[in-house]
Amino acid sequence: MSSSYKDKKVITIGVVSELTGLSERKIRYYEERKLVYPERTKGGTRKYSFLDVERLVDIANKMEDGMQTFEIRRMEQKQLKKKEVRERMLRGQLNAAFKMRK
Amino acid sequence: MSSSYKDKKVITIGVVSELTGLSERKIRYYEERKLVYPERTKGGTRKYSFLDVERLVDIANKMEDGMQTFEIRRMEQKQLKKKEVRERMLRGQLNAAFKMRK
DNA sequence: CGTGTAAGGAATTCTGACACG
DNA sequence: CGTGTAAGGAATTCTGACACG
Repeated sequence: MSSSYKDKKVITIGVVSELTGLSERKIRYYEERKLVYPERTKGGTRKYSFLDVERLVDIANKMEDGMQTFEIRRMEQKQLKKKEVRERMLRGQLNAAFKMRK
Repeated sequence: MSSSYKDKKVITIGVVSELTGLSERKIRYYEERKLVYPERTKGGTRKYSFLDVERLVDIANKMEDGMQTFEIRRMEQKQLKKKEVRERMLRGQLNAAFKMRK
């Protein structure tokens, strides 16, 4: 569906650090806390996508607001759930409309 | 104008090699022949963009067709020139149309 | 000309741990 | 809990050169 360059995991942690302004320590820590999921090269080097970079910036903002990592994780899960519900409803309505037409 | 993730120089040569299937040797050589222009980290490590990756695949195809590096370079310059001419003409027409309206 | 390779060194990244708060 | 740092090692990248054709 939406797959694009934005989702390709190709950026090493050093560049991500530059792009986000976050220390490599923080970036690795947010992975430990299940907030980002980089891929790895055969050798074990982390690779991030631009989407990950965006997410990290977002995480950094929430951390600045005093939010804790587990809260951020929980919040994202909630939003994901909301999104799912919305999509399910939308699909339901579309189905209903489709039935009425035939 | 068009700036996007596609133009950001963030990919190291190892990943570019995987993405394109080209050896690192070839990728460095095409730079030597002025066909691609990666940026560098402070330390000197090359960084490529997705656009560079596309360009490299294109170069690889032309090499397979027996074209030489200098021919590829020349060809790209010609196409660039063509494009400039086209844009200049377009701008000229727009200008003319604009004048007529007032 | 285009590309592989071995060579030696430097830059980058990794993990686990200690520290502080 | 979140993050800095020194430590030792491994993976990645760099350059200049020789080789072959």
